[in-house]
Amino acid sequence: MSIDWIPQFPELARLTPAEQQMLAERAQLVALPAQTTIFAPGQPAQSFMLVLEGTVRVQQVSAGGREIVLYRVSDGESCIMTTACLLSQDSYNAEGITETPVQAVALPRTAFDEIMARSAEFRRFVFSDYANRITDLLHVVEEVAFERIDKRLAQKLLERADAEGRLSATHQDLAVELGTAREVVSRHLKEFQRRGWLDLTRGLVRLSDRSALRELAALN
Amino acid sequence: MSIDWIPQFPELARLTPAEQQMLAERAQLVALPAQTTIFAPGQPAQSFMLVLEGTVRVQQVSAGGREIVLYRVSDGESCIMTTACLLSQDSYNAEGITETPVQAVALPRTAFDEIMARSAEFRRFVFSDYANRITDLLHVVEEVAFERIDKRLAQKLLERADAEGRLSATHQDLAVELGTAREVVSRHLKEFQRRGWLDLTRGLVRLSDRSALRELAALN
DNA sequence: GACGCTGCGTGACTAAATCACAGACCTGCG
DNA sequence: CGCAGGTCTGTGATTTAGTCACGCAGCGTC
Repeated sequence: MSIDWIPQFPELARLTPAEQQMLAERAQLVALPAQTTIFAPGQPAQSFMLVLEGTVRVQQVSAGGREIVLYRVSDGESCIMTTACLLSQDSYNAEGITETPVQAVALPRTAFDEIMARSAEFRRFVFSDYANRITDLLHVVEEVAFERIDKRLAQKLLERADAEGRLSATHQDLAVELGTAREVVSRHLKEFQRRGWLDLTRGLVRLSDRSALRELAALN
Repeated sequence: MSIDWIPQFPELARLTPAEQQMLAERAQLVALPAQTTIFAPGQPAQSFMLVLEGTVRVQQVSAGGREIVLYRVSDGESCIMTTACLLSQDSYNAEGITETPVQAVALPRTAFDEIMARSAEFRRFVFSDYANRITDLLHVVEEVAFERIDKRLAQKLLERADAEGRLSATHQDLAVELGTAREVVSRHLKEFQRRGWLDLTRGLVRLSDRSALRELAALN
């Protein structure tokens, strides 16, 4: 009954047939609707998750109610944050939310331990995922600590716009992406519009001069 | 000839005698002077490092030359950043510098792989270290993105002062701790001094009212 | 004591965050 | 339809942070 999801992960396709079979047997297929909280402070998940389809947004919430997006997990990636949650001494305050309907496989802790023991290839897979997440976090630190927000906003707009240059997001949504305040985003967007770089309507941004944005995004 | 360092790591003391022996045989003892760069962008380290004594400061450098301290690795901890470096797709820009003379053991990649395969206990050790580093990074993101710098400065002063409330660091050093500019630190320190919370001399801060600082540090 | 290096002080300015609103748009409902 | 109550956006005023451009002070060396 279970679909053959292993080929979606090139690293896992290199496992021995026996190891692949073991994974296939022990993993549980799960389907989650959009806007589901997968993990949150105080609500630990007990299994190792691999995303087959859809994206999960991982963000942090501050005491003062402000938020910042840390990274996204999408097709073919694993979400090590859930497993890391369990092991950390100090508690933490990141949460994972599905942005789209998500198809994933959950590997129970025991099966995870077993395959980690058996397969060097699987260990490489897990470690490289940790490494990538750490890189993502370093990137966030760098952006937040050192970069101007007009530049960061331009980058985000380019990154998240679809092929037609359209992006449906409120100013508040964009503020969360950057970890800043809504008013700040509003003012910069308005300035971009004044320069003829984009058009604004309630909940929607239409980029009209991508190259100008690219120039700003690449500045410094 | 090699000293028996394993007992310094409670998690490793729980390994089987055979595993401990294997670790003891394969690990290389290394002594590093203070202010040595252990890893840096473009200069990857090939082994897994365990710190026996001393501290390593891990910081990030921006394109614009500004810096921020991410976390410190001290006695009994491992420095997974070095191993993570190798595995990450995108390059990164963190560097590790010894703050004091450091005694460490380096476990070559092959030995690391081997013990990871053999010991569930060792895997727990490594993973919990990853988890703690991720927590550290999340903490940095939270601080930088959401907290006022007077508050953060007060925290840092309390955290890094010795028992007598003395702290030898230049304003620039403190600015790097917080990822901000030197002038900002200077002005806040001066204000703290005006309030009678501390005394300033070239390269040295003497806290005189720790409880006032604690109050500010705990605010909000 | 002169020189030079590093650390610190400061004013002027720009950028960002916060606060406090007002108005605009949108949906549902009497 | 009209209007009530959301959500989303615009804006001014103020505070806080970061940048730029200096000058000067402390300290070691010759």
